[in-house]
Amino acid sequence: MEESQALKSLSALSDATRLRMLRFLVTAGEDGAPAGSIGEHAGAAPSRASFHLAALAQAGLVVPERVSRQIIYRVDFDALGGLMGYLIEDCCGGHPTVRACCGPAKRTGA
Amino acid sequence: MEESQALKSLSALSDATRLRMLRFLVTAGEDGAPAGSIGEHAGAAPSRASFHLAALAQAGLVVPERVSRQIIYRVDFDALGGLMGYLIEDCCGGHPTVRACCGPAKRTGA
DNA sequence: TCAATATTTCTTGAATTGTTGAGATATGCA
DNA sequence: TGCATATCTCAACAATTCAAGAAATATTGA
Repeated sequence: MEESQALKSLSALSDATRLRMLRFLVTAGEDGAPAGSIGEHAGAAPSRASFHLAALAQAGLVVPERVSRQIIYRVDFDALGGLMGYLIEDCCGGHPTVRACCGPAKRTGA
Repeated sequence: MEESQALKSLSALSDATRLRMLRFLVTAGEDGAPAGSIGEHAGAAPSRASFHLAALAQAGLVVPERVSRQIIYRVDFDALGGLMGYLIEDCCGGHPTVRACCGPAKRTGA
C-alpha cells in the first residue's frame, strides 16, 4: 500500500457517519448491505448516505454492486487489512521488545 | 474503545506528516524518538513537527516524555491496537466466511 | 407507458483544518 | 548569569469538507 492510498482510507474513516457505515458493513461480512439500510444504521438521510458511501468506495474501502434496484456495498477486506498492515509495517524495526507491540495486527506481507 | 476516541485517532492519522511520524515511531518501537528527529524524517519544520506531534499525542496515539532538553515520543501500541480492533469488531457478525475477512488484525478483546 | 422505489447529483452556506513565520519557554553548560 | 539548543505557542490566511434539501436517474411491476 502506498501512502496516498492509506491517507485516502484514513481520511474516509475520519468521519462519524462513514466510520459507522464501515463498521456496520464489517459485521455484515460477505453479504454486504444495501445503501438504504446502511444509511439507516448510520443515522444518515439517503442523500447523505449516498455521498458518504461514495467516499468510502472512492477510498477503496467498500465495493458497490447493483442488484436489481438496490446497490449492495461490501467491505473490501483486503484493503482494510492492507491499511492496518501499513500502519504497523516494520514494527519496532523488526526486533520486537518485551511488550507485545507488534502483537495486535501484525501481518508482514501486507 | 469509543467512537469518539477512534475518530480522534483516525483524524490524527489523516495527514501525511502525522502518518509518516507515526510510522517512523512504529519502527522506532519502545525507544521512541525525539521531536526533532521525528520532524526531520517526516519532512516537517520544527514548528510543524511540534504541532503535529501534539495532535498525535492529543489523539492518544503517542506519548511524550521529556528527557533532558529533548522530548521523546513513543507510540502507544495499546491505543494503536485498540483502534484496529475497533475497526474490525464483530467482523462478519462473528461467523467468518470462506474469505479470511477477519484474518489480518483480529483481536477480540480490544 | 405510468407510477413507485432506491439511489445519486447538484447547489449553497458553515465549520474545520493545514500552513507559515515570529516569538516564547525550558534545559544544559561555561 | 548569559548563551545555545530543543521544543512549543500564537494569529492570519487559504483550502478542504460536511450538511440539507430539491431534483434527476435507473429499475421494477401493473
